[in-house]
Amino acid sequence: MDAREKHRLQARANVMKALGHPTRLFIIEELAKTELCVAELTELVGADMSTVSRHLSVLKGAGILEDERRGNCIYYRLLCPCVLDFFTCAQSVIENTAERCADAGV
Amino acid sequence: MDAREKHRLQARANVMKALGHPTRLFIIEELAKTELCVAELTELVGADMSTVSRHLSVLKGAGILEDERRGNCIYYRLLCPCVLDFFTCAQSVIENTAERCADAGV
DNA sequence: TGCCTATTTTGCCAAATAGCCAAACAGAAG
DNA sequence: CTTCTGTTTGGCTATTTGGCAAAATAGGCA
Repeated sequence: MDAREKHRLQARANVMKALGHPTRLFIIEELAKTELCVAELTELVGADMSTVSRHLSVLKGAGILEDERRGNCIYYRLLCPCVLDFFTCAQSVIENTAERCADAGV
Repeated sequence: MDAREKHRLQARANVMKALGHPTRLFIIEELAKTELCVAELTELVGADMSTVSRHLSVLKGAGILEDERRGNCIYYRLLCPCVLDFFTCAQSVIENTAERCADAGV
C-alpha cells in the first residue's frame, strides 16, 4: 500500500466515516425527504443545536450535503442521494449477520 | 428519534464505521480478489500483524468478513460483496466534490 | 447604527480509536 | 509431553470523536 494508494483510500474512508454515526444517518434520511434548516433538524434529532450543527458540517465536509441561506435560516439538502444505497447494503449485512447467528443457535 | 429508531441507525452506523479506515478498505479490495490469510494481508498492508489482526476483527465483527482456519493459517473471505458498491458511490461523492471545488475556482 | 435571531465555533471533558510491543493462545508437528 | 508457527489479546500512549454550554459570528431588519 503505497502513499498514492493510501491517499485514494483515505478519501473514500472519509466519506464512510461521515456516515458512521446514527445521528448523521438520521439526518440523511430526513433530508432525503425534503430540505430542512438547522433548527428543524435540531428539533427532529433532539440534541443540542451545536451538536447538530457539527454533524451537519461533517456531512457537508464529506461532500454529502450542501447548504443555502434563505433569510434567517440555513437550509441543508442531500447532495448525493446515492448514499441511500449504502443503507440497503448495510441492512443486508446486518440481516445476514442475524441469520448466521440464528443458524449458530445464538 | 426514539430509542428503537436510534438502535436501528446505530446498527447501520456500525457497518459504516467499520468501513471508515483506509487500511480496512484496502483489505476489502484485496479480499474481493481472493481470500487471504493474516500473514499475507500483513505483508500487503505493511503494518504490524497485530494491527492487521485488529482491523480484521473489526470487519468480521461488522459482518463483512468471515474467517476459516486451514492448517496453521486463518483465511479471511469477503462475506458481503455488496460493500464494493459503496466504493462506487463514495468515489462519485469525491468526484462531485472535486468538481464543485473546481467550479468555485479553488 | 444597533438589536435580534439563527447558526457556528470554542473550550472542556469523557469515551472511543489506532498503533506498536510483548505476552498469551491455538493448533500442527515432532 | 514439547516446540514451532500463526494469530489474537493486553497494556500503554497518542490522537480523534461526541456532547454540552458559553461565547462568537452572520445576516436581516428597525
